[in-house]
Amino acid sequence: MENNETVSKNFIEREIDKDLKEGVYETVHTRFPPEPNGYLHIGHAKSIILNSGLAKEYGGKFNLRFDDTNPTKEKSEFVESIKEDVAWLGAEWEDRLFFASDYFDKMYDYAVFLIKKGKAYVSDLSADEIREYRGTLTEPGKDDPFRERSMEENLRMFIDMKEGKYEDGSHVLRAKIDMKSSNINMRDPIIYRIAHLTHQNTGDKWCIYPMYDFAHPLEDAIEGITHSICTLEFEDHRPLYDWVVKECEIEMPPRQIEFAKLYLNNVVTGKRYIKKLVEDGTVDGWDDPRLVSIAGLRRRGYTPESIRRFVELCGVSKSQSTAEMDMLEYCIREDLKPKVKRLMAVIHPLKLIIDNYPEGQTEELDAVNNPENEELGSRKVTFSRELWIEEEDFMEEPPKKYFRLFPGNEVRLMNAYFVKCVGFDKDDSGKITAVHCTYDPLTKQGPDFKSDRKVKGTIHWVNAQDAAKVRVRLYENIVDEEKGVYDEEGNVNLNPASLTECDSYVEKELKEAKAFDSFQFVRNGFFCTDYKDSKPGEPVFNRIVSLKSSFKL
RNA sequence: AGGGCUAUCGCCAAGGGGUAAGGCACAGCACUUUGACUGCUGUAUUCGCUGGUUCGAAUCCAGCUAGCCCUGCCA
Repeated sequence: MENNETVSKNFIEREIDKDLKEGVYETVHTRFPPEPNGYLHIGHAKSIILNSGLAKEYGGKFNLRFDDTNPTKEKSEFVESIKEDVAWLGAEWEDRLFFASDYFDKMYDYAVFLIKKGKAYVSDLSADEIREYRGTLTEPGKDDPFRERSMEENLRMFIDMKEGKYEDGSHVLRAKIDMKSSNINMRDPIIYRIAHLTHQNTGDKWCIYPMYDFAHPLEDAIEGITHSICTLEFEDHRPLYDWVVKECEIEMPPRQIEFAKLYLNNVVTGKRYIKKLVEDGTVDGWDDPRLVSIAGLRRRGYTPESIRRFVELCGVSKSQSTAEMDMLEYCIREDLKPKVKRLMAVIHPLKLIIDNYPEGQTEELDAVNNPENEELGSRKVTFSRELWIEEEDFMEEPPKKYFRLFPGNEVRLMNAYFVKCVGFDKDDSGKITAVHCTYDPLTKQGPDFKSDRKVKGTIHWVNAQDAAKVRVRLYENIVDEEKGVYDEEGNVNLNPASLTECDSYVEKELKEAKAFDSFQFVRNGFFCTDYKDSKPGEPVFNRIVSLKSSFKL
């Protein structure tokens, strides 16, 4: 039961095995390096779980590092949310929380080292000129006119850059590689730019900042990272990554390995698209449960375990792939199934009146909380003459194979009695307002209940008198299959998930539900109390995922 | 004058010369105090295409095709 799954290693694990075997590295040290410019989403979860998982698997270490080399985009407010999300997912960085900006001094020294080696030079070209000199995808670039400046002058000018003697954009430090390279990243990439800005971590200490391509390999090297795992779009940057560690003469150079990002079918995942939904008020915020941000998934009721399982199930490869929501939903169902109570809740209520049950009488019935998990114990449910049942559990004129309630039919009330439908009430508009039935006192349900009379249907209910009235939010992930999530221009076309709210009734004990409590509601799926809106006695439930239903009207 | 990467079932994904794992989804049957769950069964004569090498090719070679990424002083 446990071992029916793939045990084969993914390609990164195979590369690591090879490195270990060949003695390239003795340990495995990974990192998750987010830029603090937004909230984390399901795509980041893959990177977090992959990186921290690899470290754990190989008995190595995992670092959390904020890649804050560009003060124009980064805000400290994102640092806390990222830390929270990474921790929630179960990735342990222990005491290894770093900021790229903590290494600015060392990076500066490396830049000076490269200048002295004749491998970097200061250019006076403007941004536009640099672009022109760079050439295009099909034409080689031209050498920068300042490429052959003397080492002494380069050094003096770089120091002047650092001292703040130049204006933003007037000078840059470039690596001297090859302007004719077929790889544009190698055409003398800029490695330092001037920006007179206050940095969220270093304040006003610096007015020059290293570029990603220069900074990242050094950050990895400084932290002793062995395997720098990133996404596919950085493949073209690997030669530059390798150039930096080589020219900086790093003793034990880290190795970059790229994998494919995780996309979800029919779901808005892009950071800038989510940002737009947040800004135009389509959703409440970054933690809106309709979003696949980590915070949104958490608020919706997804567990860290389910997300980890999902990432495992998706696997790791280099082929661009989009997973289906079905798989994510399968994971949360599997995770919650054995560990939450299964209770009764009526989402769309319809009154059921038991004509032959004495008015004013009540009784307490036993109900097992989760038949698959005895530790969850049992509870008492109150039964009386008037109950709420699900609207869809009664039909005046049933189609074939419908075996719930309809005139003349008998069903089982879960944990209670058999009831037989004897009639129903309609209002002037023809809407059914109540269903009448009679119960059979001899059919009281219990573990030992036996009867020659079989009923095909079982329906759930809650006692009308003391049920807790709650707000239930139902999410449907399905957007428009035809149009998809994005239009031709790449704008968000539709809501990431549709949402409907309804007044529902749940068992009375759920009045006391606390934030993040999850339950399985019989036939209605898994629900989680929403921490933002729920108060004791006045809960709001988010439907995490619905159960599969094979009866369709 | 471009470069890099990818291509195995509807969706993920193993497999790296010996005759197509697994999961999700789907379908059928059985079971059932959730039409759920669970159990069983079924689902690629075929691995983007075309040639070649070989007793044997998804795996090796050649040539095509399609998709993704790259011309930020973003990461």
